[in-house]
Amino acid sequence: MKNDNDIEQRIQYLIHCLREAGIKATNQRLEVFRTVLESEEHPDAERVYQIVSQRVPTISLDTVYRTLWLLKDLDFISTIETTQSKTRFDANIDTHHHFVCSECGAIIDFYNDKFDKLEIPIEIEELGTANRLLVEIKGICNKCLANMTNDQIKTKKGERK
Amino acid sequence: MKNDNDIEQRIQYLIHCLREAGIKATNQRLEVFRTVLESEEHPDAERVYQIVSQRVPTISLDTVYRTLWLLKDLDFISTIETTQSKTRFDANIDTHHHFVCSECGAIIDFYNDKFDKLEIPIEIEELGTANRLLVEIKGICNKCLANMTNDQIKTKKGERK
DNA sequence: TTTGGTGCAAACCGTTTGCATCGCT
DNA sequence: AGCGATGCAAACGGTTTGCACCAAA
Repeated sequence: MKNDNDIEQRIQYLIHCLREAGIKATNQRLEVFRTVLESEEHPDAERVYQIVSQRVPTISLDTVYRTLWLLKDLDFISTIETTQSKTRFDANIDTHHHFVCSECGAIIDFYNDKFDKLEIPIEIEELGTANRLLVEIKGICNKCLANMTNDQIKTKKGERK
Repeated sequence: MKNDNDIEQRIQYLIHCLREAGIKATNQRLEVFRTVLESEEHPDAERVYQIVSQRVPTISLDTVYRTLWLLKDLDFISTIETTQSKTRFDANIDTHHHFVCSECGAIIDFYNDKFDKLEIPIEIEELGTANRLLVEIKGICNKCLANMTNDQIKTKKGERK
């Protein structure tokens, strides 16, 4: 779904936009962006930090945070709503939808043409300016279903903020 | 949209379910549930605490937390995905959809018959068991739009986790 | 009466911030 | 060379937990 050319191209575009905005295109920033681009999960800051550290061992967690928010402000990545305390980031710019596990909080992207064609109702204008629509399906993911049958008498306690 | 009978009825049902499960129906628990039921916003724990305190002045914030999670485990309320650090709670059991402000994180319920009729695609079975579908529209709410034009040269910085 | 629930205060964990140093441009 | 970016460590804010007391069943 993602190929290296796409990724290099988007990194080049980031460098271009940063320079244009008078923001320095440091190695840390580019590697943080690359990590989110390459990630198939929806990584939180800690996870991004773990991965980037392998390439840039001296990077600090707070630089990762600062960079992620910078990328978000520049609309290169977005944040995902979660039921957990950790903020999760996403560089998937294709139209997609979410399957959300109410047990473990996993968010799995899925694609669906019918949902892609849904239009934003006019009534929304009363609330604000809309720019994106996505369908969210809540349920329990396969992994959690497996755990629940294993545990049998399960003390139901989900992940919390 | 909500009337007092509905609320009393749901509280009675809670008492019934608690007793059945061998959990004590304490005043604190009932008042926390009443507060979420009566709330038109999607209150966070702190907000629930503020309101409940007026009726039960000795209640503590951690009891509010414990009760909210208990009610969630019993499926009397649900938690809402947010981009902010605070967990927000919801007792709205009607089928509804969300308008989410990407600036301030506000979540506004809206109703739409067409969206209500959307069906869960079969492909979802590969991911897990689905039980609810909702449409999420992302945009910028009127309040934030107003602020943005006021501030003019705005140092774009949203609410963060 | 008994056992689970509550309130308190301290711990926890994800995230942010102040400051001195470092390295793009 | 200059100034924004970084790394460190300490602060912060929402949430959780251990413990002794209290009250619903």
